[in-house]
Amino acid sequence: MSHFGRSGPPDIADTYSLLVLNITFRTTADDLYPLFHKYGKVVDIFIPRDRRTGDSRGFAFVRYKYADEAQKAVERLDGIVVDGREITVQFAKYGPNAERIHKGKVSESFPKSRYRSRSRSPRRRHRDDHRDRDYRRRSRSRSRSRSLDRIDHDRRGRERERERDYRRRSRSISPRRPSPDYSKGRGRGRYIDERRSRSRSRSRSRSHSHSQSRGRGRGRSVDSASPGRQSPSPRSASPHRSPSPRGESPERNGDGGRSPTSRSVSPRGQPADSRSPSQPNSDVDK
DNA sequence: GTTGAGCGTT
Repeated sequence: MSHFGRSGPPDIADTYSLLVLNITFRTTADDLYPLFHKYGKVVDIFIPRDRRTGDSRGFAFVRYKYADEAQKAVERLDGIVVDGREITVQFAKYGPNAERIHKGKVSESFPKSRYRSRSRSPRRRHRDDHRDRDYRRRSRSRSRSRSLDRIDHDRRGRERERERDYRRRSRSISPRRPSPDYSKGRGRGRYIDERRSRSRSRSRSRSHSHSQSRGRGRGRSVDSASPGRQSPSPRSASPHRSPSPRGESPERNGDGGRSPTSRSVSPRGQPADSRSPSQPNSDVDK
C-alpha cells in the first residue's frame, strides 16, 4: 500500500482531494503518505510530474476518504516543513471531482477555514483569477468585430497552448518578467524590453555554442572522451563540419530526442542579415 | 546537482 498513482485514480466516488503545494522536487508519494495517513484514511496520492524529465512538479494531490479527516489534515499539515520545505495543504479546486466537492457537502461542511491565518506569502493569484477575469471579460464582449474576435481567439488559443505545454520553458527561455519591481515601479519596462530584444538578437548571432546539453549525458560515450583528450573525430583540419556544400544538414537530432532550445527563431533558416559575403557588389549594384 | 508559481494521472 505504498504505491500510489500506479493504476490511476482508484475511485473518486466519495473522496476529497487535497492539494499539497511547495513540496520539494524529491518528495514522493511514499514520503507524504505517512504524514497524511496520520490524520485520516488516504485512498490515493498523486504527484504530477513532467512527461519529459519525469521530475515532480512540486505539488501533490492527496485524496482522503472522509471530508473531516481531509479538513483536519489541511489544518494540521498546512505549514509544516517537509524535507526542508514548508508545504501548503489546501482543498483542491480543479479536479475530476471538483464539482462534486464544490456542490457536495464539503461546501457546506466547510464554509470557511479555507485559508489559515498564516503569515505566508499571498500566492492565491494565478490561473484561477485569470480564468475568472477572462470569462467575465469575454462575457461582456458586446461590440467586437468578428475578424478581430477570430484573431483574438486564435491568439488566446496559442497562448493557452504555450501555457499548457509547460511554464518552465516559458520562464526559462522567455523571461518576460524577471522581476515584478521593474514592471511595477518603473516604467522602463518597454525600454528594457526593446533593448533586450536587440541584445538577444545579437547574442544569438554571437554566442553560437550555447550549452544546450540538457540530456543528462545520455547517448554520448563518456568513456572514450574521459581519459585523455583524444580527438573523437580524427578528421583533417577542416573548419567545415557540414559535408553538404549547400542546404542545411539533414541530421539535426543531436541527442536523439528533440531540440527544445529556442532554435526555431527563423523557420526559414538564415535571416537576410547574414548574407553570403561572396558578392559584396550586390549592395552597391542595387 | 540547479528551479519554486501553481491545480491532477491509467
